[in-house]
Amino acid sequence: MAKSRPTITDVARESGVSIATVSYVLNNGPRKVDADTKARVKASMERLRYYPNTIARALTNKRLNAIGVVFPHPYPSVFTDPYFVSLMDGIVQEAARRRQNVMLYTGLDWNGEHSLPAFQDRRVDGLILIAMLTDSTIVPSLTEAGLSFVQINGQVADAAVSNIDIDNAEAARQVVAHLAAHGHRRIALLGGQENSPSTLPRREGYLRGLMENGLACDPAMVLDGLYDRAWGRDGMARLLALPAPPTAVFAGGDGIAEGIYDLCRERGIRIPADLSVVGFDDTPNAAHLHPPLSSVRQPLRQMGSVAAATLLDQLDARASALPAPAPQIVLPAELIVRASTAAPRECLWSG
Amino acid sequence: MAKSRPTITDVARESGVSIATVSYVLNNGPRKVDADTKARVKASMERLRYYPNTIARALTNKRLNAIGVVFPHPYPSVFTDPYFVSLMDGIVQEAARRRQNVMLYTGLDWNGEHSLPAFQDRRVDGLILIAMLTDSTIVPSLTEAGLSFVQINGQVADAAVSNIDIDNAEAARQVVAHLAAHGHRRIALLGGQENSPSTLPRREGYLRGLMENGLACDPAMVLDGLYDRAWGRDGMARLLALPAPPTAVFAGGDGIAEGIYDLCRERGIRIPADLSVVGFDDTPNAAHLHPPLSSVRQPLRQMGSVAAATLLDQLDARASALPAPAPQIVLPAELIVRASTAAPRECLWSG
DNA sequence: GCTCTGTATCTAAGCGTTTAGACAAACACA
DNA sequence: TGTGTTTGTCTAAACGCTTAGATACAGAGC
Repeated sequence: MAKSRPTITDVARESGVSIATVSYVLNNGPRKVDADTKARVKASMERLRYYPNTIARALTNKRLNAIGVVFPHPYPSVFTDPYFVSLMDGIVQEAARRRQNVMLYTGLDWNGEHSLPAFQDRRVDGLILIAMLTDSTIVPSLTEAGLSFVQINGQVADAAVSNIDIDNAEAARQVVAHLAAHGHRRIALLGGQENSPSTLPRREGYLRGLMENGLACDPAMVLDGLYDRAWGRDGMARLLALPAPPTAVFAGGDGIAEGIYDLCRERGIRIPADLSVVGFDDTPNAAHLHPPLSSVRQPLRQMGSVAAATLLDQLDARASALPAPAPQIVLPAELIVRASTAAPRECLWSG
Repeated sequence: MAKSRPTITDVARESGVSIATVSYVLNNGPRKVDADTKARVKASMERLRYYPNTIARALTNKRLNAIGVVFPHPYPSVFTDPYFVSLMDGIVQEAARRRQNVMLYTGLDWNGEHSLPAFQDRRVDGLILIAMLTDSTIVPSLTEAGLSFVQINGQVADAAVSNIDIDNAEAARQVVAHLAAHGHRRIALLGGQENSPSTLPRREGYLRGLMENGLACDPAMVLDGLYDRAWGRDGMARLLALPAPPTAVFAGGDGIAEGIYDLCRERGIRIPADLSVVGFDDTPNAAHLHPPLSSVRQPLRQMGSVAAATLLDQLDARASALPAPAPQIVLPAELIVRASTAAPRECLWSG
């Protein structure tokens, strides 16, 4: 049987000092330790291959140096969705830079829902909530439980809660403006889940864009589904079945846009000659589609790292009892215009 | 300031029993508690919104119910690579099923290398090592430190260490056999990093495949690079510059295959008419390429969940001092034939 | 009525740390 | 020489929980 790992007591015995002194060496304080003693203790630690037990430390410290990431509950394939994955990339990078560990809380939870107990376990110092669904009650629960957290792409229901996001509505408005500038007058919207926090603002921006460009909104051209490829395909089929199909489609996500591409290829519809398409997120694949997809670029990695930084700053502030600010951060999004948008055919005729 | 969370002592006071009794209620044992008392204690816990502190529990328990996942160090974008992400999916799913948390240890480590101390922190019960590079020294370090772990796609240097993998060599051999059966005689291999654990076996399988089909190996047709799209493009360009370019290319990863597609499109080379391409991994995008890519499917999610299950079984066995088996698990891979492979042009001429 | 057994509960030690308070030795100052 | 200060170290309590051993009490057997 593996003999158990050395503790601070072993180090103390080995170097002939008290455990307090070892602790001071370990933490570089709060008391000074004689240089000779310090060297001796460090040598003992080395010799015994001593590593402090984080868990025991945390018990008195109240700080674990770990943050948790919470994904929306029921959600298909959080991990294979570039949106989440890019955010994770940013979070993990910033966390590593600040020597914090990252723990995952997926929606796949134990009792079939986001169980608060799982977050109450005090295993992490704070949480990052990613795109919680609008019908989730997690935010008030966590607030009431006194847990520290920040949101990414959350509902800004509570001003005391930090949120990191882009201006979804404004980005959507720009997409419509871009298409309208090309002469499109029948612009459809294929959105994602209704309870996903970005769906509604994007639709609002879309409507504002239509209005600003003097275009009427045809309700049959505004469809909600899921943020995935299959819905893009199905939704597009529905749009094509319309008496007067759109000349341009704004997809609420790049996955949806890919589904649109799939159907167009099947039906022999040429992009952008017959149909203009704009996506949202600018996932890595967008530039590699044929034709390359115009898409709204969210600075996802940056959003992830900003979220982590904000949370950690808040934790630090809390520890030092400073008044913690809860910034609402809106990062700039940008419409990347590629080759999937052009003037509509009928516009060329009329021009 | 947020008043601190209730502890077991608060519950004990509230319900007029000792903390021991509360603990017995909490754990359903090891001692029996009177039904009435139990109800009273549970009511108190409810009323106070008491949740046990996992950290404090772990201090005596020696079990944290958390496992760590270690990614290869220096590695570009672990999170945007479908390979890792699919594995994670499986790991997280199995972990959630068994009520274990998952902690991430990325290569992005504090002192610029995989620092052993980070794993020594006793924050997790065991580790899953994913595709550690062949020149990594982490396995012996962890073994010496007495930490429990299993590998995915690892080097099988130590028979006492569990490893979950497919038979990379055999899969590669089948790819070559498939291409040879179509009549290809000049089959190139575009592999990934040399120090990635799957690169060498795949090359060996490729060579065996050539040999079994009576084909000579042209060293100029065997190139190593990175498992990414850019290398696929560059490597393909190198192959095309050869006096007698290949009629088929076996890409060591789907990302590489996508790069090959990119270059072929640029140069007007038709797949599969002018060039057959086979990938490896069968990432979600493979089926959506044009033409759909033939690729070796690894059961990645299954590999992830099997790895998690194996690790957790080992931890259980260790806890109960049973002799822990360290199985070497080889899961079946399968060549998914789609539309990117056909007979070579010259073969049609000769036929 | 007395001992014996079993059940429900309590007391207290321990898990590996941190840190406030006590203390001894060395030093500065009058 | 005695007093005050500084420096380095130690003792011991605390963090929130688990669990072995002690204890109190009820019912059973005689």
